[in-house]
Amino acid sequence: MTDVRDEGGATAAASGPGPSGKTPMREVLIEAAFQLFMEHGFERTTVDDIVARAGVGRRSFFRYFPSKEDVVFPEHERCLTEMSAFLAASTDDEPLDAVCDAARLVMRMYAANPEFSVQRYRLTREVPSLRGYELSVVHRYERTLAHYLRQRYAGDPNGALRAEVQAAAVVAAHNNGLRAWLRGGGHGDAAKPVDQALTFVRQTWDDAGESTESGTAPTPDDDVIVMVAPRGAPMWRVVQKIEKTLGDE
Amino acid sequence: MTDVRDEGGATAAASGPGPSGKTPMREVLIEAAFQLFMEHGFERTTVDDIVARAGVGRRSFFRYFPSKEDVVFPEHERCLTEMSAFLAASTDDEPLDAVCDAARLVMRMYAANPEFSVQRYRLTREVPSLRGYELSVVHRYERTLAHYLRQRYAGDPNGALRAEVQAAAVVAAHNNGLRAWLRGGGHGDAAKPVDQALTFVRQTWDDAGESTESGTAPTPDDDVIVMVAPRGAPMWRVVQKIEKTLGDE
DNA sequence: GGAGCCTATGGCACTCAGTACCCTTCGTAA
DNA sequence: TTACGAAGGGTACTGAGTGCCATAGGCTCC
Repeated sequence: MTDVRDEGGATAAASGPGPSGKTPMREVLIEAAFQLFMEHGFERTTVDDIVARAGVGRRSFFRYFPSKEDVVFPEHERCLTEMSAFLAASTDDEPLDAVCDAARLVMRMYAANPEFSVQRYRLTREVPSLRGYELSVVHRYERTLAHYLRQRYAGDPNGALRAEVQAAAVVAAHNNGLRAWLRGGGHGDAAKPVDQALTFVRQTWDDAGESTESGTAPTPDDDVIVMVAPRGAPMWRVVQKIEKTLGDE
Repeated sequence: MTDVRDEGGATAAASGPGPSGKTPMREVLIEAAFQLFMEHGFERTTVDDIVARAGVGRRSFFRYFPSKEDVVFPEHERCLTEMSAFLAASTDDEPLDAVCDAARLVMRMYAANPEFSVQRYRLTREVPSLRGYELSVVHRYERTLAHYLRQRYAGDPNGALRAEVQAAAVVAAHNNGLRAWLRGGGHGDAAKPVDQALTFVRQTWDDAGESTESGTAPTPDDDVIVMVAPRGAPMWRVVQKIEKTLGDE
């Protein structure tokens, strides 16, 4: 039962002990909780165990974390706020680019603390209640992205639907890239797989017809394009070529 | 405290009292629970209240439902099984069509009991723990679709990623259509908004380049196509025209 | 027809998360 | 010095979920 207060080296998060020297109770609790979760697992660790190790009162735990699950995801609340702010300030021409960049904020939060992120990843995979919690967090990110897209697509027929689908696609792609990085133990650059995955999404809608509606510049109606391509060429090459032709003029 | 056992008219689900005449306890519990949820709300109804109204022992509740939330989603387990079976038996050429059809199974389950579905929808919107439960159910559908797609795309570079993104897109679209129907009070045909939403997803990947990889039949390399289109035409029209040209021969 | 058995149900006691309420302490401003 | 507000502690309670055992009803096998 080592009292963990005022110890350094918190696995937990960025904000360590301030210049005052005293570690804030929030950090103390996160540190104690993760020690115990690693030793005995999430479910076999009670809140009483955590506060005992942290050397604080039980009631204090629930002052800092509304539930036992919250202590595992200490930075998501801040990250959600950042994402909202980022999108509100976004001046990106292409809505999809803006939400891809917004998704990268989450990736960077994970990448800022690889060891912590990987520990949490492993924990989350095997504890149902943590999975559930994570789903709700992911859902809030998705709602934030969808809300932004809905505003940007306001007026479009199917705008709300496109917003939902693109938000879901971006989140799925981001998570796919992020999980690849986490499965690999958090070594290397998290941005790489995530960028790759997001590029895939971008290309999907670049290639798709509707991108012309808000993407490439409109061209006069009475004009025509003539396109010649090898018959075996995959459709995306054909589209690429058309788009290039249009862009060149 | 009316005992609800052996009463008819369960709002709940399909399988009413069998030929034996005795309503199965599962149905009795669902009926009692929904009565109370409608009267006092989900959170202010305890499991003790439910079993009291159902006239059964408290322990029996947890034999039929692993948690209080489960009683609100009594048919999802069966529907998930059906979805897996459907996909396993699917012989669809186009993987995306198969998962769209699989998603429609869920819509039909909702549509089979409009009143019950709308009640649940309203309940779920305002109770956080039910929201969380619903997210986990939706996630399981998404995993099922993604699993199928991953197998179908095995070997493709980016196959796993495409599977994730498409599964997420299909689920988002399906839910968008379904929610529109639920918001409208469950009147009219649920299939209509869902089909419309799923068509949107289909078109996204029809228009996108990659559909050629597994979609249209390959054509000889040394041949060419010549395509003429009005310049102002949206890209998906252009692609549609190309595909039509290819298909005609 | 009774012994053995299996399944469905009830009852009880327990753990643990989360909450309401109230108390103490300490630093600070008036 | 007093007043006050923020931070933390303590206690008792509610309610979900679990483990264990007892009971009842129906079944088969002898």
